[in-house]
Amino acid sequence: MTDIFSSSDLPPPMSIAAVERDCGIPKDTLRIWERRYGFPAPLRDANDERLYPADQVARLRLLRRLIAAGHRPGKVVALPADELLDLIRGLERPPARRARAGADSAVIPERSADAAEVLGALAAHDAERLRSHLAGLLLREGLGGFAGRVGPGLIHAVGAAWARGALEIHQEHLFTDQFTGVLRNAIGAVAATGGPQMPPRVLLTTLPGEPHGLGLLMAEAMFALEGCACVSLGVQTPVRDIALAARAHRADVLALSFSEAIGAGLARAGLADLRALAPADTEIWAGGACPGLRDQPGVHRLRDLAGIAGDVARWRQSAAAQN
Amino acid sequence: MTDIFSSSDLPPPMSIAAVERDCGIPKDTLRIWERRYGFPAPLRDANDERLYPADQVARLRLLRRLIAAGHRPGKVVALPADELLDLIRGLERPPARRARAGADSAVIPERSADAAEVLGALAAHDAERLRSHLAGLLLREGLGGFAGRVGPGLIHAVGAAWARGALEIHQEHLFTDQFTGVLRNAIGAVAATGGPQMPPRVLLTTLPGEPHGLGLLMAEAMFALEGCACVSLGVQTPVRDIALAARAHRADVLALSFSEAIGAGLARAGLADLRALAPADTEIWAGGACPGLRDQPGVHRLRDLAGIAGDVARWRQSAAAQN
DNA sequence: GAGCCTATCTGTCTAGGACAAACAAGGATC
DNA sequence: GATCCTTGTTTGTCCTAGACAGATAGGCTC
Repeated sequence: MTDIFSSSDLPPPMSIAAVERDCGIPKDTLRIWERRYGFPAPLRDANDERLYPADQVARLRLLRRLIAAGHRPGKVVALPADELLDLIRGLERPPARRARAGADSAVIPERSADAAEVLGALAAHDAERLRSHLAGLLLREGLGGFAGRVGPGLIHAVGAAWARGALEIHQEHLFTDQFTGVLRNAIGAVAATGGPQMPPRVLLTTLPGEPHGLGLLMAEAMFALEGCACVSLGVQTPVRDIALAARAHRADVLALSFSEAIGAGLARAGLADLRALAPADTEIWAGGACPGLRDQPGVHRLRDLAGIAGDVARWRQSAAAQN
Repeated sequence: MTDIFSSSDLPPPMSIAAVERDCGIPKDTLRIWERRYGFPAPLRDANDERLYPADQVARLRLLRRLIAAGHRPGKVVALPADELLDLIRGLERPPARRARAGADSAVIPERSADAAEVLGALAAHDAERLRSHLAGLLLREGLGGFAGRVGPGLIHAVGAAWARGALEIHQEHLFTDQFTGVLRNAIGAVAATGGPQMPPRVLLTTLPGEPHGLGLLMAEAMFALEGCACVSLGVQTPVRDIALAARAHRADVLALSFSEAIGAGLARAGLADLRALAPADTEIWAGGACPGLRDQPGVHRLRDLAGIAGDVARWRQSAAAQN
């Protein structure tokens, strides 16, 4: 790839705060990696502050993905970029945190024909083609199939393509926007034509630090299809406000979405806080690709989006049994 | 207000990371406030780590509001809670950052009947009522009137209500989600039924640090109504990627949205960087309520959303003149 | 008033040290 | 061979304290 910035010389180095935002690696961690492993090795500006060149930032993004997939920082942080790429390529569960919960192997076909078409539209920067393909998929699969099965696969494929450098960030943004548009339209249609709404009342949101809204939207679609009364607060609601909202809306279920982006520690801590603050009779359902999302007391782990229908049915049975 | 958390005995003290998440105040800032102003004054756990009692966290939330409204930290951080409440109550622009740019007083009727209905629905936590009112407004005003005039007024009214403590954050989130849903539906309808798309090709996004997407969506609606070919990348696209995307999509216009949330410095620096990286023949149009958004070389300042039609017409005239 | 200039304010960066929680590996037991 | 416990290592987050650049306020002059 020839550098399109050759005219304006080079992509500008980033400050430590910018890298934290961009890669999701805390400042403290960046500094301690530098001290312990010798990478990253940022330049310094006139005021002795770190300046991370673009290639090191790219390497950090690879690292984040590897570590999220189970590699240990000490083993991989100092590795050169090409070895990291090899590891990424081999990322169909090489170390993968010794199989923990038994059934973790939801088969996601990363390279289906649909994914190829999506990636092709992105490569061509063709928003219209992307949109119409997504809309077509929605029609072909139905909202349940689209949000429950195809969507997660596409998101995974796009994320993987980005991680191996096949997509730029702006292409991922374009995908996210088009996907959001298609899904929101469909959800709007379900809400407009839907029959009477039934319990459980579901409140959807993500914790602070989790900016990814697609999972939330797909979950909303699944709940809406089951006839649940859904209220979504969008992303990044403070824990205290989630608890307040749960009371205000008399929510039966609090549905939280966790992408790979959020730190495992943040997720656990936030869930624990939330469980303490939310009404005891409100169930907390947590789902998503976040690797650190293990069983937590008082929190129901959603296996995958397609399983939401079953979870709702189970809730209704148990609610009926209590009355 | 009786403490809604009284049932669970007492709210547990929070770690510094939890406070950062909850209040949005960085850890560094919390420590330096403590050092400089004597507040907050957290307890310490067995390991000498800070533990913030719930009342101090509540006070920090008040502080955040006051500072966002223009108060200076040094003046208010050390103030006792009741004085903070007095200040909050008096928050109909008391200090309010001395009026700056001359033509800043776009008359926004903050308390129209529509705003009152929206605030009422939010107070009742009635998502359905909110949604149907917004949808009704859309029908009554048309998409142009909704996105260009009514929407900004509603957003302003909701923001003001939050600033004076009349709304919780989760209520603002609910508004944002419903508003987004209604608007996206309408944009989808325009795109589906719209005639042939004409220049300019418009690429919409926000800079990193600007998480607010409503302005972007309203702008997209206005451009779509003018028949422009729109591509939205959503929020927080890195500057370098905006420039890449501008080339990839052969954009004629780069439309950036700035809410009050983003720092004036960030906005200026980002715009300058972007102007340097983007193709010279791509115009940059910047709009929004950000106070620091002054005239900048090579950047066209959008006065308001309703004026976008005129801006597009002007662009087309000038483009036609060149051919 | 409008513009400029200086002093204060304020957030973010720097450094290295410490430690608890998470983890891997080895050893003992069933 | 599988499960459990113990030990040693890894790793992220918190700590202190100092420095400084950019923004703001207040006084000055025009």
